[in-house]
Amino acid sequence: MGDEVSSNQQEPEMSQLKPDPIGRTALAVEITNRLRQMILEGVMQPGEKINEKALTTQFGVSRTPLREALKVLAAEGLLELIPHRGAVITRQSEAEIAEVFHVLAALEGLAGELTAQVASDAELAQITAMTEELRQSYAQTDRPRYFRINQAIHQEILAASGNDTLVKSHELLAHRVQRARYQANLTPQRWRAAVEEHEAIAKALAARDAETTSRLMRDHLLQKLTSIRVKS
Amino acid sequence: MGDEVSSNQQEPEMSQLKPDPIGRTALAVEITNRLRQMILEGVMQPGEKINEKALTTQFGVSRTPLREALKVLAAEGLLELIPHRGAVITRQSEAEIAEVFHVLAALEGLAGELTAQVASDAELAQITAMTEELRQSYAQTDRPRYFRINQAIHQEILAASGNDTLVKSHELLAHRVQRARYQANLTPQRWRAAVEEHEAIAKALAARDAETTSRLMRDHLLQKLTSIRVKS
DNA sequence: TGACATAATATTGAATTCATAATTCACTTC
DNA sequence: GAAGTGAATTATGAATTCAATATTATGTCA
Repeated sequence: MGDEVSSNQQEPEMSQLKPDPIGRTALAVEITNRLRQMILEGVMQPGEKINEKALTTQFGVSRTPLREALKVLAAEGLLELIPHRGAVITRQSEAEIAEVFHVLAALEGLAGELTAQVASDAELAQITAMTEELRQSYAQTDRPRYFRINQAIHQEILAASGNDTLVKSHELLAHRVQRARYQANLTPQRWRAAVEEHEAIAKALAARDAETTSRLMRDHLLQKLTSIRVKS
Repeated sequence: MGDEVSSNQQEPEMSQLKPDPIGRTALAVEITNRLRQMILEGVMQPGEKINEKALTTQFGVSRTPLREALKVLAAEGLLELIPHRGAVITRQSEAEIAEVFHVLAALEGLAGELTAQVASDAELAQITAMTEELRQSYAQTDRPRYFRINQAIHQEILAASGNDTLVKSHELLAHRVQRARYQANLTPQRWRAAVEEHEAIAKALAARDAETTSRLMRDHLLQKLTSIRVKS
């Protein structure tokens, strides 16, 4: 029964990257993405209760796809679904944020290790170039650009690891602390240290020193956590 | 607007552990769990297409909660949703399984590290006791019991880490390879080695040697991967 | 005046219905 | 006889409807 499904679906190299050829995205996933974005951008505050009806009118859809989206976001940990009482944006305690950062540190540590081992020379060169950009944006005190490049570097290292599961797992958790991440106060000392850490990472990567890269990335993340902690 | 919602909701210590007192579980989550179990137990084979109508009659529910369940399982990575063409059980290639194991190894490594640092003496004693049980089940060639205890030990170490985010992240990924894990052929050599690895882990934990525990758990997982690879 | 009980309202949970896209099958044509 | 086209069928996507639970409002009694 499942056989014919198996047989007519070959996977030579890169088979299905585009399951949806043109313009037809399901409403539910569209809503999921928009809602996620709204939560991450802080449009909807933690602890806030979600009113389904209000959102349906805002999005111009029915409750059915909206509720499907809520289920997905709850599975991602962005919402908490309470039976018969609706969904609330998960409020993150300091402790929970710390938990997430510890896991992220482990994941990025793995990413560093793998990337040092398997990334192409071109990818490593790209990371080095981006790190130089990072240094520039720091020198120019261009915080938005710094944030952008910083995030891009992390993503690049993740992607270069060649482990898509790792990328996805990281992404899921990174979402959860994105708000906190933006709010992190970047003191001059911390900013400078972060840049130096990035340069050390790029150097270790260029040398393909998996062990060191792993440790540096791990520590880099944990440092980021402490910089968040000291806020307020 | 979100303020009054925030203010009237205090979180002293353990506030809401039971959002649902008795007997009233939402249909959608019920279906999600049952479907997940079916997939993990191999009742539904990878690559198999899911027929919504058939499942609704089987479960005796309407399509609405079923579809919500499908969305959740897709978010967990157990299903793949193709627009207008339904859901198929994700087929896992060797490469994907390897990816998951690498991430699991990193997560369990972190768990070992944290547990060695923060677990109570009672928890560590419990792990040691369970490890002795594991040795017994090995000596008696009691595979089902071995599997059960093995899984329990891993869960216990995860739980003792005190990092719930880590537990949940691990759980999510562990689900994905549970099928492969059961199918792993436990050769006599591998079985013996696994028991010894577990004993080494218990020993390192008892000594509260975070560094060693972390490394051992990580390697233990990677060994498990190789034992799966050599099958067939 | 304040606390409790009860009714009214609003919101969520789930089933049904409608719309649209994909699959299947028969028929035509080469 | 095989391939391709078009209609019929089936399955999925989404809106609507119905039911059950929770929240709010109102009124009564102490």
